[in-house]
Amino acid sequence: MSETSRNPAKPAPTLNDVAAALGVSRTTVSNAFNRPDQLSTELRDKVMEAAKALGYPGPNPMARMLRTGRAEAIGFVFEDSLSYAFEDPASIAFLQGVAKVCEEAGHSILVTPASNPDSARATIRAAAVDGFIIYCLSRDHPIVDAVLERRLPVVSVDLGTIPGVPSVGIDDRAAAAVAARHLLDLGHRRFGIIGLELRNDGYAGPVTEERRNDVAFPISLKRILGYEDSLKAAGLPAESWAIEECCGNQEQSGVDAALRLLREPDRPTALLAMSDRLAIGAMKAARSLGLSVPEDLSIVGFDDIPIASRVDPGLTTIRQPLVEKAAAAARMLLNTETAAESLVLPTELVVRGTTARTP
Amino acid sequence: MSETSRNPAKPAPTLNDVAAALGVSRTTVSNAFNRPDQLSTELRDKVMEAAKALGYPGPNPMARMLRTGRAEAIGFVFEDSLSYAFEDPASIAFLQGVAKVCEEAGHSILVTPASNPDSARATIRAAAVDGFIIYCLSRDHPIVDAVLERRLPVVSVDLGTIPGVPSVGIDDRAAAAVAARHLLDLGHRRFGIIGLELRNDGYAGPVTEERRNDVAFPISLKRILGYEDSLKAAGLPAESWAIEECCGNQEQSGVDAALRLLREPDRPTALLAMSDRLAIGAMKAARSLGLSVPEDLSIVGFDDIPIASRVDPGLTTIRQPLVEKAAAAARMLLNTETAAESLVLPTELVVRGTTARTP
DNA sequence: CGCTCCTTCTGTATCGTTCAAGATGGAGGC
DNA sequence: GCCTCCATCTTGAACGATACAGAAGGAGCG
Repeated sequence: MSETSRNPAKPAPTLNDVAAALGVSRTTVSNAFNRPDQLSTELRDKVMEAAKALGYPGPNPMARMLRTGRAEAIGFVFEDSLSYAFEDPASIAFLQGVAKVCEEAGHSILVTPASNPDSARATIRAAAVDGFIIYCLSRDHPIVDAVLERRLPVVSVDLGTIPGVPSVGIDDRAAAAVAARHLLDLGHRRFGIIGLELRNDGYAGPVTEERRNDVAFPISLKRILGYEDSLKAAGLPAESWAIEECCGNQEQSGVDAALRLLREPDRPTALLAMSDRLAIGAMKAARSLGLSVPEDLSIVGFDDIPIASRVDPGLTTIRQPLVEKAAAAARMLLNTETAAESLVLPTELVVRGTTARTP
Repeated sequence: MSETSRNPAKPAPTLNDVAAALGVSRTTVSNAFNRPDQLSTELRDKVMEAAKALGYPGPNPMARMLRTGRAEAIGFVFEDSLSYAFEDPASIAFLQGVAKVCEEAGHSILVTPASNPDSARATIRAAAVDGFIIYCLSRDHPIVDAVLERRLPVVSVDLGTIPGVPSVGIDDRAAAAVAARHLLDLGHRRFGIIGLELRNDGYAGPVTEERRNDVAFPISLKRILGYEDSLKAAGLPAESWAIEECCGNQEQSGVDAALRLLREPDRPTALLAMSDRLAIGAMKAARSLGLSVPEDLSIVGFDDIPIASRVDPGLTTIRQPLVEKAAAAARMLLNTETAAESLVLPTELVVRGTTARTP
């Protein structure tokens, strides 16, 4: 770590040094910084002046935190690698929501890396925060336990229910059902489902019975069930839809899954994607096969990330309030009073250009 | 802050409590957590078991930080509001770069809110970090001083040179000159420049002589000078270009500035925008005036944010290595050895679809 | 004048850990 | 049998601040 201070050898002066230089007590110097109303203006000015002259860097945050027990920061724990957190539009929107609330409350956000499960535990142990927001899909992920061990206030998002942990989420099953119903209403009868991963094992391919029975990411399954609720309610036989699981919420995963679905004999006329990124990948795949959207193929996404309205044609999707979800989670963490156990936010079908009547 | 622990009244057990329960010393428990090789496996297991039984949340990070003097975290200080940091593609790319390096080093990122100058100073004072990255455009911004007062290692980005503070940036003037030269080579002779703000005073409109002489954001001026270097070198008279200043790097600002420029008599055939967001706004403006890009109007952006290649037509722009800039800054902060004083990264003209020969 | 009250400042205890140095006890070598 | 050495564990002292209770001194008031 490169050193910026004037004299790297000498340790930085402390509150004590400033107090001694001025012949006042530690407490007075502390008050000068933190409680200006507790001492006369002249003395305060003298203290600040002496502090500046000595190069006092201000009350040491670590010591202050130890004494007060508060860190004035909340931890953001993300399941995947940090650089992915800053790449995926949905998690960026989420951070934006957290930021909005933290900013009002004057709290910082500590973003902790969690890609490597071993070091993640150490990092979470070392995080000086007042509480955590876990933004994570898998209950079995080791970071969940690492966070719970800290015995700090926690709010989980999109993770289903953990006993004693308030959560924020949406009704994934109902939302997915709405997406499927929209396509049914447009006359579609053959469907492809492009699913987010059910388990974090790098698998990509058809969803087998076995995978449905051992699920690590509950929301993926909930959305499958939601889609199927509508399809079954419409009286469609099981052969009318195929489900492809993607590994990772990348556009390319969507491309690959869509290609697998669209190359089947009797190809689907509509695709249900569990995220907008996957849906946009599917649009690409369709184009590469010479299919035009929505004339030859309808596509519905999920999330309504900002880019969904910018692609051409605009993506029909299920909007979930990404920013508001995060803001709600942050507020739950910061507010002592409200002991809300869990919060389910509304979703909404946004019809744009990628869905049309079946030909 | 909602309480998750089993017994909210009783304070969490400490290292001492675990030690007492087992009849061993504090240090032994500490070692069990931090230096497993310093004690026998059986004892370690017993300690961990007792810790779990007592509900010990692990070594208190604040106390540990105070003792060790290290926070294992670096602070990210952003000039604007936090929610803007998570909205602007350029700053998101930046965070991604910081995240990549921090992840490898096992450090967390503390994102501190700085919108309100008063509370920003308090937040920066309270930030438990080992160093700061200032991503900021204005040397006069109060947060710069607040950070410097902390006397921690600092790296500044895009901020020009502060004595004693290593910095990372690009050669803005040369990069802007390349953008202008590209348009000159295509035969353009009448230009509009859509500039980022020179001062943070909410002004939007023509850049006056007075504003050029009192600049808070040096890179905005450098880019103007770079554009003009090329225009003047081509022998163009001063009437050949107009400069509009935007307030804020929003698409809408680009729309507004472009409309002002394009409604002038003898309208420019080419626009030089200081960011891709402004450029994309300009594309919108052109469309709204019935001008087609690039047939009637050429546009060059700046940054090469991800969306630049997705708009239609693809945006010609100056690519600057946003992620790498951040990664370099983070590495400078984390590496003691390299006492690099400043780093200038390369830029590159990326020609896509928004520039063409003048009609 | 004596009492209370307020403002301003002081002293001591404590927050929970890690560090550096020291104690203990048994194994091994000569 | 004695010395050394290592692995294992303990002890006392910081780290740098804030909380809390209290002291000193002056003002206000009857």
